[in-house]
Amino acid sequence: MGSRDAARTRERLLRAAFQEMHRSGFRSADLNAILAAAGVTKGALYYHFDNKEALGYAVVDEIIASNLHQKWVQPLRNAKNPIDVLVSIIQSESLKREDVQRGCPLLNLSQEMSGLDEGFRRRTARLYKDWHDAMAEALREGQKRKVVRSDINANETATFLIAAWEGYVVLGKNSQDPRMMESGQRRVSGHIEALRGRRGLTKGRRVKAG
Amino acid sequence: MGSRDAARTRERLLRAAFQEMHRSGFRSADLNAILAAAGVTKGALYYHFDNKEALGYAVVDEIIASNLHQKWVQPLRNAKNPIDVLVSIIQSESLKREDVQRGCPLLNLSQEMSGLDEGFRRRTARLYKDWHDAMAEALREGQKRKVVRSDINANETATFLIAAWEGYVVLGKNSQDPRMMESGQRRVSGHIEALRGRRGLTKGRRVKAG
DNA sequence: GAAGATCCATACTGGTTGGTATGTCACGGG
DNA sequence: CCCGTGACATACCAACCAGTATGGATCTTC
Repeated sequence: MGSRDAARTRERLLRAAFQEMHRSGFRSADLNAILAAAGVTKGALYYHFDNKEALGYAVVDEIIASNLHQKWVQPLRNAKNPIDVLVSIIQSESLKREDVQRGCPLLNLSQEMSGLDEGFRRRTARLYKDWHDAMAEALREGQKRKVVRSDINANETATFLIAAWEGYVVLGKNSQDPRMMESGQRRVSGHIEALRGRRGLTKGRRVKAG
Repeated sequence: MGSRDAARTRERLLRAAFQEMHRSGFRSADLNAILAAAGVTKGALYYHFDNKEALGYAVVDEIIASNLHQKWVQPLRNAKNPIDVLVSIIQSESLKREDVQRGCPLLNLSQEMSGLDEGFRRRTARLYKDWHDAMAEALREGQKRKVVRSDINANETATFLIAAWEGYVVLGKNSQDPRMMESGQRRVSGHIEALRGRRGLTKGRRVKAG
């Protein structure tokens, strides 16, 4: 067959495993379903990964980490105005029912496994730290450039924004109502807008509603 | 044996099931482990419940709902000042590592099952609604008595407070660091304090740093 | 006090599922 | 041309675990 490419097979396995884990969680993720979705068989899986756990770890380290960095970390790196970037990311979140229902992959895995498996906990905690650090560093840079208020603690603010947003994601997943996510977008965006410094207030001023 | 009391046996099963589900989640909750913890055998379980799903539903409807009402709904009912009550509840949250690591039972179950089982989703959504309604109603009552600012939307504020708090619970469970919960307590309490109305500002004014 | 009805224990089954053992085929070097 | 290794496919296994079948002890009711 055309599949003489080991790296490609491994990638297909990771993608399929991510999808299945995103739907059913890690423990309920069926290896046979992953194999069917990837279009390979068990031999391929256990050639590339030692066991199911190793496959799950690789999904966190490669797929989920990549998504997180692409969506949050990189846009925040060297952003001229972190507030605009953050609001833009929040507003770009999908409101489709299927996406709302699935929730956040990082949160799902962290919530399911962090109490049961230290390997998963460490990996998800690492990603949360990357997320937090990217936001906090961007806020600190914004403070230097006077586009972010100087009287806020960048670390605690970053943690708060992540907590609030993830909280809305949790409620949205449960309610399966896109309006919940809209409410979250407005609220969290409002809190982000309230972080603007002197220089940030001159241009794009937004009207925040309660 | 001395256990001729069916209601007591059922209660023991529910308690044990709650503990096991709180630790491992519903799908990974081992019935034999639940039976061992309850001190009964399979005959007792399947006499009181049709199947594992029915046991899980009963845990939500009785144990988790009871805990929620006891902790949030009842204290907020006819509270003279909802802000004091809310801050008190938040501050009373346990910071012990084992409790932080387990997280919120309602959130755990909702997160695990709401995408897979409509019965669980409806039940957890109902509890979130009870939680929300209790807070929103208390805030509205507080607005009438001028102890809560009149320029805030009670419904959206209640949703925000739940989202933010649950977000910190998620981060705390993942980090397993009590300081994360302390940060959440300070932040969320600060947001609640900021809701005080004219009459609420005269007495017990609190100094909380952000 | 006998006959159900309630309440629970014990032994067993069947399906699911992660993991393994073995076979096979392409390919690249010698 | 051969042979060894990489890269899989196929068939099978064993354990776990929800659910069942059945039996028996206790309590109620007439």
